[in-house]
Amino acid sequence: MNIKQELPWDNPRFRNWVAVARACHVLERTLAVKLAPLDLKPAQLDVLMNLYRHPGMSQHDLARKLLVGRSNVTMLLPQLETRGLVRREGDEKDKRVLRLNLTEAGEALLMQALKVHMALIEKAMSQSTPEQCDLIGDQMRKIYDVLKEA
Amino acid sequence: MNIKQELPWDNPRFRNWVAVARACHVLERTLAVKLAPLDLKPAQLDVLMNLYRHPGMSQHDLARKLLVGRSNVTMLLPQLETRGLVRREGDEKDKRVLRLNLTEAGEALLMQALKVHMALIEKAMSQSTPEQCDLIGDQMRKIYDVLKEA
DNA sequence: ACATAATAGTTCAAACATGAACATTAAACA
DNA sequence: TGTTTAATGTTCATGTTTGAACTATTATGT
Repeated sequence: MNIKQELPWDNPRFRNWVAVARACHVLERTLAVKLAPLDLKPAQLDVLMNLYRHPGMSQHDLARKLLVGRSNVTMLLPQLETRGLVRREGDEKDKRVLRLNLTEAGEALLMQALKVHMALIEKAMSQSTPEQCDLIGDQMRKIYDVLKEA
Repeated sequence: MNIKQELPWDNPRFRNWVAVARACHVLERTLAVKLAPLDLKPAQLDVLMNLYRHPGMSQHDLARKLLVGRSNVTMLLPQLETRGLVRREGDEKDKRVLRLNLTEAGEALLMQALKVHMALIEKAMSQSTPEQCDLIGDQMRKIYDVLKEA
């Protein structure tokens, strides 16, 4: 029968979401380039950021924050630990969990990396008024909530 | 000296961008799950979408559209070609380039996948008014443009 | 025309993410 | 208590993405 459905490209929601995805993609890519001098990948920066904000968190919690599998965290951490950026020590009460903390060096490197990240985001979002920027953030948080329980 | 820079988490632009990245991540993840029954990955869907909109495009152009390396396209296409979804034929005038086209089957599968994709985006963005949605799209296109030339 | 540059696509090794299966430890509960 | 169930982290095999080196073809410049 070949009943033509409405093509997505005519749908504003679709087109606009594609724009979101593309912007995300290119910003992530640019960030990777700008972080290269610090020998840090975006994924590693995400780890450092989360440990700074949530000292002593477990690997499991970290994985959930990063929207990533536990095994991924297991693979990610030894690199940072070897470089002396992260400290990993067993919890006393629950011998299953490992508590994660930034070292001095880790915090120092994080501050360096945050300057880079911050500058990039400033540049990207400098076109938006504060109100527009907040609106975007609010909508995105709603999207996250809607999809999280799905 | 330890002069504390303004922490990014106090900066609206930073917090709001983090929300964008998280929403993107979770939507991509959800899409992968919903596409699994069609035996299609998000990256493959991106290929089909681009070939539908730009029939006869070259692998190089496709790579640029996808914001991805050329070698990635080289690795991606044979899977789709073997499944009979994509046709690849050499250009007559320039023997270097391969022209890409969807087959009937490719187009049919694309339509299936688009329903899934469309439904997901509708669900995600159903919280936004058309005006908010357009504003988001406009801002994101600006971000893309700003970062593209950097 | 000839040498040089640039372009399209491929190959390959390395980095990365993922999910399933596993070991260890803790919690629930009978 | 003793058994079952759940949670944490690791291992491993698989599939993906990447960038550098390579081949083949076309454009450029002298």
